[in-house]
Amino acid sequence: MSAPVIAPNEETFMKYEKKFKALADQKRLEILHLIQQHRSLCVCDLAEYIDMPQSKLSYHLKQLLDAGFLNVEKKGTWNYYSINDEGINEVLSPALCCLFRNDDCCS
Amino acid sequence: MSAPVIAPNEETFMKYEKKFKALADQKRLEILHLIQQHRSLCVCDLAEYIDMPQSKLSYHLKQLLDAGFLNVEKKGTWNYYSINDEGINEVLSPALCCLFRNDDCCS
DNA sequence: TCCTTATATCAACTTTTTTTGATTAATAAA
DNA sequence: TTTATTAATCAAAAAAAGTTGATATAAGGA
Repeated sequence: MSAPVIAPNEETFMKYEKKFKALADQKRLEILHLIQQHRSLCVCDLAEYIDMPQSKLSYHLKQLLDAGFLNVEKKGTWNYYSINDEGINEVLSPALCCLFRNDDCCS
Repeated sequence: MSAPVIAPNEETFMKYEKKFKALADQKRLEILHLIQQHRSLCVCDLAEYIDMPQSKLSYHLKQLLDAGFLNVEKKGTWNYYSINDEGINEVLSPALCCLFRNDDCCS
């Protein structure tokens, strides 16, 4: 039940640097929240909610995906992105998780 | 007892962008952990633990301070930095908090 | 007072990240 | 097939962040 202790070594700090970099952008936080709100969105759907060229959107989605905060599922020509709850919970406070995950952990 | 719900607006996302930017650097995470380990450190003490010119150290400390993750207390010519536990807890998961705060929340 | 120490800040430079527009690849539909 | 749609990727340009060495300020001690 107790969380594993995290070793304070270079590898750990590098890992979290990458994760925090992915979160360190207003638009990416907005994208994360939009995806959470809709459970799952493809790039073209996202483009309707957030005013941004497609290549830029893909770039930001890749940052979030590579950092472990998103899942992606290919369906035909569409790529559907959804929240990786584990990835979010590993890093963010419970209060912040509520902004970005679906579970009924929050009211 | 229940945490306040965070409004998913531009102001919120901007606020957290700044906080995550401050965390998005391996050296700054290391600095944060070093300060936690020693409870309180001045710049010159920190410079002994982490190989970095003083101006660079001051720059990184300022990022962490401005983002609300550190406190500073002036004593004579020394500036002592310590962890701002509230600031840390607001953002980070309990597991990650353990890397950066003093309280006996972690084993 | 003068000298030393601690640390913040500045301007120039370097590096990293982001943006842009175009291209490519893959799928699906006509 | 051909055409249209979705979305990743690329290279060049722009913007942002980090680094450096020097300077400035403030406090303490000789």
